[in-house]
Amino acid sequence: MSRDDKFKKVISHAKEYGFVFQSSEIYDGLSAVYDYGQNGTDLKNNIKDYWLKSMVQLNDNIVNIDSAILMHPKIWKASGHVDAFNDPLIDNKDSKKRYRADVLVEEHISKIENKIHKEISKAKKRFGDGFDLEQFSTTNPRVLGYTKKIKEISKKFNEALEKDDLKNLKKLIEELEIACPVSGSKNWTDVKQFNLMFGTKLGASADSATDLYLRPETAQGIFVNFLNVQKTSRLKIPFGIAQIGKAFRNEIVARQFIFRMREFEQMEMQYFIKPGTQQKWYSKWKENRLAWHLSLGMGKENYRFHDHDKLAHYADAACDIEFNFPFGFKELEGIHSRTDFDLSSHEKFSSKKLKYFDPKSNESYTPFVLETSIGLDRMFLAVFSKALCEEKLKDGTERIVLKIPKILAPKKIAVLPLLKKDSLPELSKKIKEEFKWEFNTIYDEKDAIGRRYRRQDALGTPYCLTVDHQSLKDGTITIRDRDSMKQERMKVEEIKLKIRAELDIKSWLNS
RNA sequence: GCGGGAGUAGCUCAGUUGGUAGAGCGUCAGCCUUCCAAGCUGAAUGUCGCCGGUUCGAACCCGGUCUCCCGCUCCA
Repeated sequence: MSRDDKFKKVISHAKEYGFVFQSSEIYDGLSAVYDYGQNGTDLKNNIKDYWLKSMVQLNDNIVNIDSAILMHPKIWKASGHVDAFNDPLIDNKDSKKRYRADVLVEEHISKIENKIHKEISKAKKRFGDGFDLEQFSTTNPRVLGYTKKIKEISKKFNEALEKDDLKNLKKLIEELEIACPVSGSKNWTDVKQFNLMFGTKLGASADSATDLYLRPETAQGIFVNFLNVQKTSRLKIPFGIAQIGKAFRNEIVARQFIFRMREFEQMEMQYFIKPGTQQKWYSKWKENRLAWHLSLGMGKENYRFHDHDKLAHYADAACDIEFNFPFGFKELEGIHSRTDFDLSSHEKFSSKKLKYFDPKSNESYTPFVLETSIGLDRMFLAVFSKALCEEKLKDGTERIVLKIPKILAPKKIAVLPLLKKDSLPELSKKIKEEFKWEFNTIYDEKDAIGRRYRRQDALGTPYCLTVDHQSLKDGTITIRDRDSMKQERMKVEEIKLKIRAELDIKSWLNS
């Protein structure tokens, strides 16, 4: 099966079995927004739960918070998002390539700077030891010309940027006769501003309303609450604050099903550490996070690290855990050493002290931060796409089965009467009642037993409990394993113990 | 945003040179069945993605638009 086919099957299976629907479908849908259906929601919640337990419940020094999506607009100034998330873009009409308009101008300027450097190095060779850089730069006519030009360009450029004057930015590109590196053409579209943050308004009155953004990441909700949590929890460094929540990005191109959505959910943990120890914790969390993924048993070969060469404005080290999605290896989780960038910046913008007093060394400092950030929707897609299998059975028939890690399966147990008569349904329902308190259990009596097994396979239900005539006599029922299709006859109590053991989170996380 | 492909029942698709929609699977109600889909009977479900144009007449031709997939681009 080709990659495309596989991915298409993943998408249609997700819809057909109530995992993921396109948002607002009856109104033609909303681009890159999706809803989770009855089974998808269960799976997603189980992923959250697995993450929360391992991250928060099992760590004495990590707590969980839930900060608001709406936050003070200054936060996004401080975090750098207002600047970094606003890109003026321009398209070349001939090559159809898109560029950042500001980068085109900056590159043009640096070309001129290179010319100056060439002049200088030529002169150095010529004059040898007697070369005076200051004198040369202030007297050489060619260098003076270049310097003047740069000044002129920079002035216009900065003016345009400050005023968000996109027309003048385009005019500048035309004046400088900047050509597309690919086509060599100077046939440009207008410059368009792309703001990757969703705007909204606070306040009901249109004139007095304040402009806000829907958060583009959940991390800032943790940073601005850093001291609140630290003081009320009495946690000492190192400690972590975790959070699961929605974030919003107005992506220019959002595609690949739920891989890149405009509204998405993150599972983040910010670990506050002593400055200078970031390298140690960076390695430690890389290892921890990979181990968490591997514990689900989806194949070591499907994960790899990807170290970032270009670092974001806030990071001094960063890598991704990439997963082998149907469309190739792509980022699943990011591990970033964020330094003290965020806390320092918030300290500056808010004029509030965000320092930690370390009783051990008797000093105050701004902690460094180590971040682990996983896209919940991507994790969902990873689990779901890897689980979807088409098996050829010995008798030549095909079986479609979702081999979801059992601990994440949306429904755990299906109780099925072999026949819809002879009081088998009654006993089955009784057994279902018994299991439903502990496990997500469903009951199904419609159609032949084989078809019901296949139905549960397609949902990823790990256990089918079948009640037959012998059950009436001795109280035993059969348990069918989703992956092996093997059946075993046991007493209800034995089955309960077996399932409990197989879904025991301790053994999963320690595997 | 640009280029390519696609959109007909829940799913997979058919629909002849334009004459107001079909199949299989699934779903539902029964029947029959002692363990791995496709036994029998019956039923429901579509403004053929949406809007407009051409035409006596459009699922089909034309234009626009929305959505999805692929490539490019972007991704703090």
